[in-house]
Amino acid sequence: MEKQKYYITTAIAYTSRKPHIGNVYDPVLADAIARFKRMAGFDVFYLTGSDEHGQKIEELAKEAGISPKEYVDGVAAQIKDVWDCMNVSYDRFIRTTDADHEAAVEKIFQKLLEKGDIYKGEYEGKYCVPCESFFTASQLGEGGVCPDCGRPVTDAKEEAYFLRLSKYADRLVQYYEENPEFFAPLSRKAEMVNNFIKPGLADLCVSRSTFSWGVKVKEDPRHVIYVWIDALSNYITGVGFDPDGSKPSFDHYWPADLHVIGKDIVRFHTIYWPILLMALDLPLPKRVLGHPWVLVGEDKMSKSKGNVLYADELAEIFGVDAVRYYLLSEIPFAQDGSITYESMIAKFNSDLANTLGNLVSRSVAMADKYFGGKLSRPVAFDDEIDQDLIACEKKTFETLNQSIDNLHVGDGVNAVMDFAKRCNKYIDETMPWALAKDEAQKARLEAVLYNLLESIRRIAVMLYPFMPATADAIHTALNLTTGHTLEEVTAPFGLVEAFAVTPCQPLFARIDADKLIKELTEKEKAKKKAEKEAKKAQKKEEAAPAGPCTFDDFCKIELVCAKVLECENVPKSEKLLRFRLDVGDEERQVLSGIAKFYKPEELLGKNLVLVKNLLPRKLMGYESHGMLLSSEAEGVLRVLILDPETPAGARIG
RNA sequence: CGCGGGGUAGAGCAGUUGGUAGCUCGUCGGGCUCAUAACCCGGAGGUCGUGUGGUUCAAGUCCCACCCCCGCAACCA
Repeated sequence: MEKQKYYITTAIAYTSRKPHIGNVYDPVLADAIARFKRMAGFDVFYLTGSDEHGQKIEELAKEAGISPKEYVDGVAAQIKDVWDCMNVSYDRFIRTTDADHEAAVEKIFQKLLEKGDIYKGEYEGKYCVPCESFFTASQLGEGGVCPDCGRPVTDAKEEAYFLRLSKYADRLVQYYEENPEFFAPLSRKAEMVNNFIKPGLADLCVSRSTFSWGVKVKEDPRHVIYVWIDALSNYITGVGFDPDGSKPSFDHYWPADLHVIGKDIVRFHTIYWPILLMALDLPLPKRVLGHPWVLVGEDKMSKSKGNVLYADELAEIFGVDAVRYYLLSEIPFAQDGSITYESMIAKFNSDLANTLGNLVSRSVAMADKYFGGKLSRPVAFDDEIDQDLIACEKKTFETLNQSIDNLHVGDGVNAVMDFAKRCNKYIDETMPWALAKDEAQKARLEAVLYNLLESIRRIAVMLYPFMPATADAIHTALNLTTGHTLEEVTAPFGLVEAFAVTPCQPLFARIDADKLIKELTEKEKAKKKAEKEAKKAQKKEEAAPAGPCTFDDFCKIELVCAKVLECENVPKSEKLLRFRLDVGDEERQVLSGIAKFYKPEELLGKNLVLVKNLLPRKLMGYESHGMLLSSEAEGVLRVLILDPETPAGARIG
């Protein structure tokens, strides 16, 4: 019998920088589903990869002083490493710079152009000349200026290619209606229909000519094919699509059974992508799962906030499976989830160490202690307590199966963990240590321990899609080499004839939360400090070799005498003093980092040297308009104090 | 009146077609000793954002009004 196919994809990761824990959610979620489907006997193809074209990449490469290709090679390798580190079992890691992909995208564009679904038109918008970029009205900054440089924009037109969306709008809506499963969660449908389809679909501009890093339009190489056409096409090129004749694998796997993506790009996958496919006369994907985001605490991760968590760093502390487990069990289906070191530790200790790890540990230890690790299958499972346990296990699998079906992956993992709890309870109900004291109960004791190990084995099988390494570790502890097919849990309870186990290391050692948090914050502090110092050193280095300074250059610096009117410490700051200065024609607020060396009152009324025309800067929430000069020797700062007779505002030169 | 999501115990969430308010963590008390100071049982804790609102025999659940939070608005998973 031929296996049923299951084609699953993730969003391809943008190669702008190293992926963080949120980026990893997507492939991990898809991985759990892919692994489950494989266990269920499906012929699974799991596609993931990286999106490598676009203006941003071009810019980043330029900044780094390397070619775009060199740049994306570096980041794509990083992405792949992180995916591999997280044990993501993809069948292909596609890069949009792969030759087969680029060739196919070029042809796809060409084909649609010939068909008339893509046409050449004019793009009208606001244009910033210095930045050479177009913006839509909504992108503009306050007052209608360029969001990048703040300068005014002009109306401009540019030749561009467009995809006819309106032509397919009705068919798209019809598809939505006929396939209620297409959207997961369903709420995303209303979002799309209300926001984009109801107002009317404007044709989509699918080319750019302001940068060149991308797939060029064949007959018009000034134009680069819009990144989304390029990126979305990976789902078909990844399995061998070619407008001139696809590989058999394409006909076999397409249409995709599931696209796993983040909620922010649902629009691209449920509107543009289906339309693109319709234009190509290809069947549409069956489902699109738009998952929520992983926040750090309450905030979105961002570099500027400094709250970015990386999967590989977390894995180093907690282990890969713990990170996978957290993502899969703790992130809700339709709402943004949250991760912090604290919540990660809590989950690790309560679920992995206490419930699961300890269950395995105590069960194996008893099997070893009372029977030298050797247990045979009991003749019957008719004890009431046993039957309840077995029924519970059966229910667990049903829940798991259903959860994967309706994509509530978290419910599935949690069901398995609930069963582990049930097993802990079983130990209390049966009290093996009490049975062990009575020789007459030996058979019962053996049955109880067998039931436990058989339950644990089933837990391991069910856990495999979520925590593959842990599942394997449990099998190893049970001296088994199986564990990768669902038949091993759909078979009646009591599949294994006899166990022969040996005591094992704890699967998850409990974490001392306070200690770890302390270590982490100290590490973080040290890291920040090092970064700061490196930056400072670099700045100094840049500033130092200025060479001889012309008189004209010197004259650019406006030094004046400033009389201190007020001086006080800046709250919460070790170094800063806040001054109000009389500089002759005006009064100014200036901050200076000399609090360690002077008491505010010492400087009151003194005449100091101020760099008057320095650009203002914000320090600890205060604007500083200028800089006070001081000498530095052996780390001690001494401000330059002028003759008391010097009038405020007097030019120094 | 842009669109969408959310507001349920200290925290994080579930609550399917309306029928006695649940789960996990934490907390308090008890039990047990096989195990990773773990495990098991029990208690306390909620006027389910607000409304003397509406429908109903019955509303967290449907309808209405209002308040607050968050996301999106054509290259952020």
